[in-house]
Amino acid sequence: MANVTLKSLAKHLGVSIATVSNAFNRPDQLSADLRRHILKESEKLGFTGPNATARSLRTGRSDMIAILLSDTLEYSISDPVANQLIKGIAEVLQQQGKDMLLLSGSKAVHSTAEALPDGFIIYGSPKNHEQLERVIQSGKPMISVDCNLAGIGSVNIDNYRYAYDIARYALQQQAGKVAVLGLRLLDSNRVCRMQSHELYDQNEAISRRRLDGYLAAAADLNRELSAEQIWHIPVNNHHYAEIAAREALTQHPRPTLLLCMSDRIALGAMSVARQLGLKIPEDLKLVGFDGIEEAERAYPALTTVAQHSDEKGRTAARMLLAGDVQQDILLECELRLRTSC
Amino acid sequence: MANVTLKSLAKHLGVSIATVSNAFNRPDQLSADLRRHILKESEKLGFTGPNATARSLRTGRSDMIAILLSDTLEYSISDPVANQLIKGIAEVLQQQGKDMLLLSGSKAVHSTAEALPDGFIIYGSPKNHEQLERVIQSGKPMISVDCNLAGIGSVNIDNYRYAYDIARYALQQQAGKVAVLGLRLLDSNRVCRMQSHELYDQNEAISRRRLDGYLAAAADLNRELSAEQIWHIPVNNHHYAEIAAREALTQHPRPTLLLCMSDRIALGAMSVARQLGLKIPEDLKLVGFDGIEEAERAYPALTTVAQHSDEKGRTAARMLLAGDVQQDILLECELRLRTSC
DNA sequence: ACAATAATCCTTAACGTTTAAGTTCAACTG
DNA sequence: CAGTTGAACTTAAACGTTAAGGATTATTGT
Repeated sequence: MANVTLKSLAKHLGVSIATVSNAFNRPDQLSADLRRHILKESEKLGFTGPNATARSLRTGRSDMIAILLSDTLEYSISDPVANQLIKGIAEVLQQQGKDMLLLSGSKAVHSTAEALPDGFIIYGSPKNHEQLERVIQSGKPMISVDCNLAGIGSVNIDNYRYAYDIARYALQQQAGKVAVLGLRLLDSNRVCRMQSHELYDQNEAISRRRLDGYLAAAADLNRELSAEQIWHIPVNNHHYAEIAAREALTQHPRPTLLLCMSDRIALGAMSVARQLGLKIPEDLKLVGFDGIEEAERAYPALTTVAQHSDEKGRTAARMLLAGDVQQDILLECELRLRTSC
Repeated sequence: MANVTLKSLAKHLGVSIATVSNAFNRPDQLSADLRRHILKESEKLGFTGPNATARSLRTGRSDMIAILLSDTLEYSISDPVANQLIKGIAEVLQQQGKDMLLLSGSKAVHSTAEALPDGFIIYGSPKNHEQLERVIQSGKPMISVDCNLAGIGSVNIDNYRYAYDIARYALQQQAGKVAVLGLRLLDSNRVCRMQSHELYDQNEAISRRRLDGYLAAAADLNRELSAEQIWHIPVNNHHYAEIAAREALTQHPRPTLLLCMSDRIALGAMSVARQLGLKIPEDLKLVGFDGIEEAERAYPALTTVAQHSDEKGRTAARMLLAGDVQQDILLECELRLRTSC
């Protein structure tokens, strides 16, 4: 009941604290007999092992790796892409006996959760600069995923290239008006259309690159893609996707091709299209981005770019654990051509 | 660069360690002037605040709450129900300035992650008894969700009652053969049919109660529901759901009603039904359980029991933080009658 | 002017470990 | 048999904090 410690155990057994400690950590430092005895006795007293906090203070290690999520935890874990990434990281960590800590952008200053980990994986572009600053200050090893921070190794994909590829493919499949359903292009927390091409360059780098890819493909094929056909969607979920899709698809003339910056957005748009009685891919073609599972199961199945988020996670975790934290890695993606386009 | 500590700061500033500590924690213990000076200087040196590990060791608090997940972390975070629960918990914790720690059933013994939290929320029936044992041993406050552990407060729903209700409703809507797509009724990690009604009683309590509800409803309405029409699905995902659904729906005669123990299973079954050319709800009716978002968006929309997992999470978190850890709470659910049945 | 009070800062002892550096003593070496 | 080795254990000093209680001044009331 009362907290058992190495000290209380040592007194109870009539040996030194160090010996009890060694019984747990360094079997070679004491006789097998004594060790057995100590372990048996501590089990009897309900001692679950040396206090981890004290150990961590003393050794400077915690065997924990934190994932610093740019969005709130609630959002991150429900987003399929982040989810997949976490999955990949968890795999590697588990395998190597490390614990994983999910950190969302909290304001806490002396947070234990922030101080404890032996290393960090930074996902996305954290809004909470203060926190990121603190973490960087800590000098602990870290890898960033889906963002670039000066001096920090990273795992990314070539967003520009694959956005270009899928847009080019889509534009070749379908003539007519084109609209872009873009993710977090502006600062607004409401769905809205862009006013001019200059506006978007201060925000989220990934979306910017994807948009640049779309625009380049359109330009190369001499297709018009004006600013007012680009929608800004503040959150990657069905709700906002549907609002934007409804706006886009109720125009006259109606777009016949939707370039969607995420699969979730595309799926939301598909649902709206169905409500409007549009046939996919006859009346409307659309492409997504990410390659989430749902996209494959959707009806019709969604043409998209598969970025292997789990592999991203595994790669980042492996690099971090190997101490290989200077490289910038670009992972390959694949076009998944399916019936939606 | 080099680690700044209260001690090094104190030396540098020519004051005592305690005073620096107080500058951070107890503004009333020193003059405002000195405090300002200390804070400014520590900022200059890149000191992010007192070391959280040491603080935690000294105070015995960490301001962290852990969720002990019965499944692997990878699985839990991708399961919509667990996801929703975590979301609810995260909301409350964030609001109260606590950090959240996600713990999956790991084997580690001296795990920092396990030792640190000030309290635990136990989700599901953890398979790793050793770990659960350790956590309970710790004597820290805890609440269980979706399971019952002797002497530990809990948040649950009445699985039997709502399974009965939805089954009764469904059976009244549809005559003909009935099949159950059940979740984790047996120990097998493969999809299989049950052999007899006795077999299922050693496993997962929740599924057992839901099944009992189905069976009671069938009995009350004089409908046959034999053991071999009950499928065991080892994991709550589309893959296994489809395997089971395919088996069930390719029988002669074919079932006309599917009682599915989760929405995911139901959605998987719907996808198989579509592949088989069955019309829902004309040829086949089905109901789910859980009330996940996807169920509402599905086509046709899924009739199901909405259990408010986020509310479950919020309730559990609030109880834990309030120190109210002895009650057993039963939350209400709602039948969501939609077009799938 | 003098004790009492208040404000401000310091000393010291934990918190529960780990680990380098002893100490003891039995066993081995040549 | 002196000298060396090695196994088995102990001592003691950290790790970086917090918090109770002291010490030193400045402020107040009478």
